[in-house]
Amino acid sequence: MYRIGELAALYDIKADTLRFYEKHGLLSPSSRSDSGYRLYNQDDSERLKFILRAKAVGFSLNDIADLLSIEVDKSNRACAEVKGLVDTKLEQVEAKLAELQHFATSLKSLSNTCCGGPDSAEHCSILEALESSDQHIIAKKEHHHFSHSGHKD
Amino acid sequence: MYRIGELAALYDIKADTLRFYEKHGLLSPSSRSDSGYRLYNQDDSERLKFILRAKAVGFSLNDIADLLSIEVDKSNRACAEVKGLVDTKLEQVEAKLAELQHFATSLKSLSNTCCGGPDSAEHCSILEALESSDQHIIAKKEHHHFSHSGHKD
DNA sequence: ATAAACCTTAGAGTTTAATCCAAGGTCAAG
DNA sequence: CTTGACCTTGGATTAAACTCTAAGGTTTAT
Ligand SMILES: [Zn+2]
Ligand SMILES: [Zn+2]
Ligand SMILES: [Zn+2]
Ligand SMILES: [Zn+2]
Repeated sequence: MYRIGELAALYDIKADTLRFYEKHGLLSPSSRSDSGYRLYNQDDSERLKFILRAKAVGFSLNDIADLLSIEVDKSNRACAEVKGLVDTKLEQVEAKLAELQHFATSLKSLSNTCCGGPDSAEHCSILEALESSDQHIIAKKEHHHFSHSGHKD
Repeated sequence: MYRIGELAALYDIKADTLRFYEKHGLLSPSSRSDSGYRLYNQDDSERLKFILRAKAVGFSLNDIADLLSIEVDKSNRACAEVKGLVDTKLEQVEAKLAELQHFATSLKSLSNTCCGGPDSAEHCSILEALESSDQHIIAKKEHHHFSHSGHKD
């Protein structure tokens, strides 16, 4: 049996987090002491491990609640359900990944065109790109510091 | 001069969003009508364009406030400041990207080992991986459905 | 003149995952 | 028996970027 602080220490999380998980239906201690302290047993600990692993692969706490509801009733649930959750999450992650990759590409191209010097930003290529009316702002890389690259002097 | 709904329509955003940007100091209409309606001029419109472009490359509204404060005082600000903001953001984006890539890899490997069939999840490889005590859960791909791949029947 | 569409405000709600706080009860050591 | 570490509760706060609501005033078209 672990008290809340002990279990938290075991997994390097805060006691608050455990109370939070409890409030959100992810993990309840299997018993309480006479004075009301939470007491977690080995099964609770395993369940926490499950939660933390699921978090580590990108599931939200809501997703994890779904996973746990299957986990505790495995024999009446199908592989398809589990795989569905994983695949849905994978799609979400890949969508976000695509967005961030686009950001990274744009930011790199913005960064590349700017001299980064200590002088006036009056004709900074980054600001120009953000101001400009045309659409190439992002994916296309212009120079500008090719034409004022000496403004450092 | 545009009223709030007109400007919003022009950029395919909600009037609410414009009020939100105003409340957060990003964009205020240059005037008001007699009856208190917001009136945006061409400069306001350009500033909004700037904001939306910055958003499109991954900047948060807070970042954008910083960018705008440089933009309006360009001649007294340095390229270095602008590039600094871009590079900082790029680092953040790349950190997030790495995390999501890790998620994607793990999710793919989980998905690959699971048959996704309609039968009992009692020995679903995904659940097993999340339960298991060993560390390979994520990056390494085990099979399990190789050994129970027939459970569909 | 009256309805529809649009505008005003302040403030609450959404999502995610905690983290922090205050006021108080409990437990082990000295 | 008192100190300090730990526990209890409910509720507030954080960050991000909106989105929505309520209760009411304005504009436009018929
Ligand atoms: Zn420069
Ligand atoms: Zn520059
Ligand atoms: Zn299966
Ligand atoms: Zn499976």
